Amino acid sequence: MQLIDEDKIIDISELFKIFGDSTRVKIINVLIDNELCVCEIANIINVSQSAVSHQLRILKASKLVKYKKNGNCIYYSLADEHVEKIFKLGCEHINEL
Amino acid sequence: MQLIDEDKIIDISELFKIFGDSTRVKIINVLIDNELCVCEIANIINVSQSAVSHQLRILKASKLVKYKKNGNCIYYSLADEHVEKIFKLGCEHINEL
DNA sequence: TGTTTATATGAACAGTTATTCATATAGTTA
DNA sequence: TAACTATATGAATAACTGTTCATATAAACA
Repeated sequence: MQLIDEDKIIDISELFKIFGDSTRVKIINVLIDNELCVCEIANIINVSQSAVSHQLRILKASKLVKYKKNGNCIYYSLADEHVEKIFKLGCEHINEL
Repeated sequence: MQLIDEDKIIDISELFKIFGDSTRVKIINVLIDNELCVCEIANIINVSQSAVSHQLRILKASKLVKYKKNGNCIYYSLADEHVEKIFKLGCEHINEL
């Protein structure tokens, strides 16, 4: 039996906790193949600017999104392919239920 | 932009929410390639029988584990390969950070 | 039948979390 | 400079979650 150590288990659960909120999953969904600013995200997923910003901070802190400034706006995108991969695996699981 | 509909987003986040607790992740971890009863799980991961039972109920309800009765004991195992796949993808992501 | 063992469960509590609202910051443009 | 726009953030609140403790259930067996 290959037991993963406590610290790593906690990291893993923290990672999935990030994916465990529908607002964050919506944000991740719209950022697949897209680079969008905060207010675009807020409009598309129909969530308040403040709520989106709060959630982006969490996504940023866990390095699931990256961002770049351009003039007045801050454009967010997914940090790497892993994020999309995890999202899609979740989709698959749901679709097979 | 391929927007997944609200209901599915909620299902996906609910799925990941299950993986977002360290006790449940520990349970999933020990059930990879193993079929164990409640008290074995509790002993191995060092969590109270009650806490394990409560979490198994949640895992059962979301069809991530299955179980079978044998005499006095109830043996739990992972419901399908998807569960292990999601767990392992989480591991990978963590290991690459 | 009475005792032991394995599991489940309800209530209570403490801790966490997501949203809203108000406001701050900072860049842009008139 | 003043006004506007985009974003961030702190406080407050309401809702949710996981554990513990006590107890229930039910099977096994002496």
